[in-house]
Amino acid sequence: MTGKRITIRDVARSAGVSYQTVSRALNDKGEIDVSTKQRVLDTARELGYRPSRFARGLVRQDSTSIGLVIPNLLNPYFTEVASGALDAARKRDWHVVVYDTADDAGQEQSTLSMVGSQVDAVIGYFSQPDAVIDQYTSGMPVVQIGREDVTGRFGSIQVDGEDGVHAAIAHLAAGGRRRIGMLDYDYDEPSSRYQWYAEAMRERRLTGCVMPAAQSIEGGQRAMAAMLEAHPDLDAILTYNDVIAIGAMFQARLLGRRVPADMAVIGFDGLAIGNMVEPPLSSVRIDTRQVGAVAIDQVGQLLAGQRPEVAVIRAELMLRGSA
Amino acid sequence: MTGKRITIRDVARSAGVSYQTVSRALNDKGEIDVSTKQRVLDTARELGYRPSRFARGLVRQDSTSIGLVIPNLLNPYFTEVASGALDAARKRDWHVVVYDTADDAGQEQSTLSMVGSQVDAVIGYFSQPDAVIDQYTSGMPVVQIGREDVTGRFGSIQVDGEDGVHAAIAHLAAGGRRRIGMLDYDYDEPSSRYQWYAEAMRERRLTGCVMPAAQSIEGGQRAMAAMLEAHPDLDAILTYNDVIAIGAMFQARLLGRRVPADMAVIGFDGLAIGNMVEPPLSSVRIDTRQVGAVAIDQVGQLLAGQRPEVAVIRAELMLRGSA
DNA sequence: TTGAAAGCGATACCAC
DNA sequence: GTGGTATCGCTTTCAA
Repeated sequence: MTGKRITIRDVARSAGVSYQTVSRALNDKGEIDVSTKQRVLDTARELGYRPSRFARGLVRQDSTSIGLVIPNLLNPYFTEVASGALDAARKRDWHVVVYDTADDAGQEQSTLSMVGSQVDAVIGYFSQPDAVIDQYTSGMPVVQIGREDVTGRFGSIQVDGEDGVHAAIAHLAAGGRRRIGMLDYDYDEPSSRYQWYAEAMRERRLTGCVMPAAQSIEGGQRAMAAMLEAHPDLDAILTYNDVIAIGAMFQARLLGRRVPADMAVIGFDGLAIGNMVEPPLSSVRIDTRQVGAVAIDQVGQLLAGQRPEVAVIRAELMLRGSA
Repeated sequence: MTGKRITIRDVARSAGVSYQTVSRALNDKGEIDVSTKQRVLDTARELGYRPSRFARGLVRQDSTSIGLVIPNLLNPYFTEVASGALDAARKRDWHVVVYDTADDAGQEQSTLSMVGSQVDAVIGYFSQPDAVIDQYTSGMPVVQIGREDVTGRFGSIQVDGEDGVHAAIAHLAAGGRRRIGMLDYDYDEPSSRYQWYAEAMRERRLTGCVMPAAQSIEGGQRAMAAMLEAHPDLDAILTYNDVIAIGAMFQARLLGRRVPADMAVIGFDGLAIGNMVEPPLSSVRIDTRQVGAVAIDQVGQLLAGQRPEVAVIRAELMLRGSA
């Protein structure tokens, strides 16, 4: 691709020394004549020599790198998680190779197929069945985040928002909200976030209503529009995540609702961007950077030969201004 | 670290074949008996065998990976650039190793020192002097983004917002704004974005005023508060970037200004989050994902042996609602 | 179909 | 100080 590779031997030949000497010069070992070293370094530079990271890695058995597979880096939730993971990885001197699958199953597959040969372990949000993932990553440590059904093969990080959602509903009810809806995600089955909502509503003998939403601002807008069309008396809304909530809030205001006076909005995730909107978004908050950090920890354990386990991160109600 | 490594020979011994046969089985080559293959695959799995990516990479001289060094992944500007880079890299089947230096010079140095042995080229936002970067990356292709003074050693991507800023000032002036200020960044020297602003103001014989701001929402808030304290008659503000603008807009409203009626706000970058705030943020827009894509292109050229060049991305005024 | 042997590019432990 | 040699783990001819 980039022409013929310049090896350590080329440098040696050109500098008139053996290639072991070149290695010494390059790695700043002691036992070498200063002038020889300089000469070698100079010729190496002239020739544009660059050591092969593979050859080097082969002999020095250190250096760990982790693949981080994310559906969409532009979604701030994933960015926050990634940020936490990068931070935790740095502390261990690990390298993180990031892949954005653009919410696309095909790209997820192709990523899976190429990631295996590049990294020592994988962390990711996957939509493929476990069997498929296992097939592509055979033997390699894998940590899945946010997947709700867990097999024993992979490390796993779950979010437990049950108490947080109950607290959210309690808060809304205490504020006199009568008609509390939910914008869930738009997959085949209802999310566990919806389950928590449904149960909390049931406990309080409230009737809810739900609408699926694509996970984007626009998705939230559309879903909110549909929701208000179906239920004009809605006075509070809980959403699958903050991105949807922001869209929903925006749409509610477009349709003449004041937030929070006419319409209370509570998201899920507790992202930093929730502070940028007006009013600041209340949310069931996940410690997103912690999620990334715990994922790295789990990888560390798997790499050390321990068996996969499930970590649970609790999410808690955080009130800002929208409810 | 993780105990003794299981090699291809271990698998071979255990399966009662030569190690070349194991290789065949693993790589799905044709010339092998189906039952043998299955047996090998099974024992490999049992033993928990995982091929060494280094040994494999050494032999198959393909696979390129790029280091992407970013000051702060939580800043949406960098996220957008990263997203563009990841996308472009995927099209070439390149791997991207991402490093977040947390706006910290020390972390930038340590990143620089570890990145060299892991990747084939580097893209990044650096604050270190070119000489330092050169030292750590000797010989390796490097593309710098956004650095304003350019040496010949590195590829470079510049943003040209001159016309965009002039258009912004023109727009504000046409709207009857009299007192147009700027919130610049808070480094030693004024940014070129400020220069463009100053020149545009001069051309129109308008007197401006400037205030430094830290690159965060809070930084924008503080700077806007200080600015309004010093110049209560301000009726428009241009900012170094969108993040600052969002903070500034928020603060302006806290201090009783209506946006855009009393105070027009124009940011710089044109980030997607500008659409989430109320009113949507007008901005001098950079095609951020394009920046990432062009960086990858430049790396491609450097890797192919071409000499470094400077790419210029033009930024243009994009009106949304805040001005 | 399978096994033997030759590298890939670099490091490390020896002698010299 | 410097060079020889083994070695890292794997893929790929080339014989058998």
